[in-house]
Amino acid sequence: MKFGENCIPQVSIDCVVFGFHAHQLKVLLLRVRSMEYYALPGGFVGQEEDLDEAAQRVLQERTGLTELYLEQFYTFGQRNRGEIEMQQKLAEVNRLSSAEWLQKRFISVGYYALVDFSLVKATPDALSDSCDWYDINQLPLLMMDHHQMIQKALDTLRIMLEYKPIAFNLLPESFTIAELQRVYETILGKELIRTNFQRKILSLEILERIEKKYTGGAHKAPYVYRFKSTKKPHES
Amino acid sequence: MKFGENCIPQVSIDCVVFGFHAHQLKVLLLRVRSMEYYALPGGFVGQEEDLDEAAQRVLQERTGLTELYLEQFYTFGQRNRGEIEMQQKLAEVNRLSSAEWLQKRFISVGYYALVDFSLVKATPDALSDSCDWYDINQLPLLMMDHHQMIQKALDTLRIMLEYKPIAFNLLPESFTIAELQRVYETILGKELIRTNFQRKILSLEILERIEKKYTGGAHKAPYVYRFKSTKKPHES
DNA sequence: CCAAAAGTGTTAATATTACACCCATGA
DNA sequence: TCATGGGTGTAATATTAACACTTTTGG
Repeated sequence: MKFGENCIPQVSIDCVVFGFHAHQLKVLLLRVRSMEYYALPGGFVGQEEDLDEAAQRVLQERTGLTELYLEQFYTFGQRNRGEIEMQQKLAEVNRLSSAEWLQKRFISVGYYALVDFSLVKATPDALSDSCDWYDINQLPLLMMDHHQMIQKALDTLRIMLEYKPIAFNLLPESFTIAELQRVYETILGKELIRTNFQRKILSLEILERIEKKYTGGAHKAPYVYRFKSTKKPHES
Repeated sequence: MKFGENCIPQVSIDCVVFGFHAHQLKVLLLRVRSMEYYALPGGFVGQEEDLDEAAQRVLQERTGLTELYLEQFYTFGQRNRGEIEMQQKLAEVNRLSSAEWLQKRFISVGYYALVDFSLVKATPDALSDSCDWYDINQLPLLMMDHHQMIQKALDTLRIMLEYKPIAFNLLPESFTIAELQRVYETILGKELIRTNFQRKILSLEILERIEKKYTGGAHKAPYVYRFKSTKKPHES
């Protein structure tokens, strides 16, 4: 999807991509070329494209992943969203001074994604010179309302985590219970009691134990689990 | 906001307005002139208008109310949303055959509102010849995905009701606990035990008892309460 | 005084929290 | 055999559900 080409004017999507690494919750950010701001991965919506498809496509371009947990969380439409500088930059880079709709205010539909950090091939888009992970607690200066978007996405994620066990999506195909617990602790921002966590997770009966065990440890190897369903619990 | 005049193309808002009357949960629907479909109150977003403001404005036009509980719940953007007939109707009624953006697919931001049924002056818009309440369990045939919108709004409302006590907004300024309980029972679709409900609601300490009591009853009059905060708990 | 409204008390069932403790196992 | 992973048991506490019963009060 090229900018301005056959897509819905004044509508964009922005994606908060969550990853987990080194005991930290991270988000994927782009550094907009020759600007001091960072930005969320985003894009536009084709005339013949579902909103969800557009988000999926953008994330495929930024991460290389086709299957990922993706959920719409809010639509941002404040009048002052424009911050002209950015729009001008966009128009400039695309040499589309004629595309006047790029100068206008945008309504942005926010999605959040949960991905396996280790599988992501972070790839900058045409406007950016880097695409990297940042600790959610140490975010750089973000453009427009992207900081607010991340906050809202995180709030939503915390609430959702109590409804359904979606945290698996942040881990590789197979993982140990201890790793899963660390994910929960990081997202919820509090320590959990190991034995109770184990009981609760296993009682959900959504995990199955895999044969191969963790290797390399000096002592007993932990069991390795994977999510029972063959496909990711997308829109389940 | 006139159609096509200085507003964001291909973006609309639709509002699910909930009201409570005669022990039933109701939604406000418009009957589109000379069509067999009913529709949710909706409208477009001005270039200089917040999304929230647009929803507020639309609801003010349809209900006469300026202060109401309003919450965004989802944005609908499926590729097949267009259903050409409706767009054509819109264009025709507005005699805007030149406004080609009206023929295109729309992204619609969904809001739900909780209002005091008795205060609403239901007013049809330019495209409709009626604006009325319908029992949520006996909805007429709705255009496009509006039925799905109502369902999603209701799902969201049920979840939100467990988080914060927003049900007051469906009642008049003052009300009895029994009335409030009926609202909860209707929304949640199950009976509640009176004494426990009373305890729980009063323990939240968000209600204050008013002097004047219910009149007309043959026996003891129930106490009348109102929400403690002076203004509605909008975005609290 | 009657009947509806409001509120208190109490019990059982269930869920949550926090630990102590035991079994399994691989180098 | 020992340090770590994995799991069971259980007591203390909190929450919820259900219902009996008392008090209030307008006519």
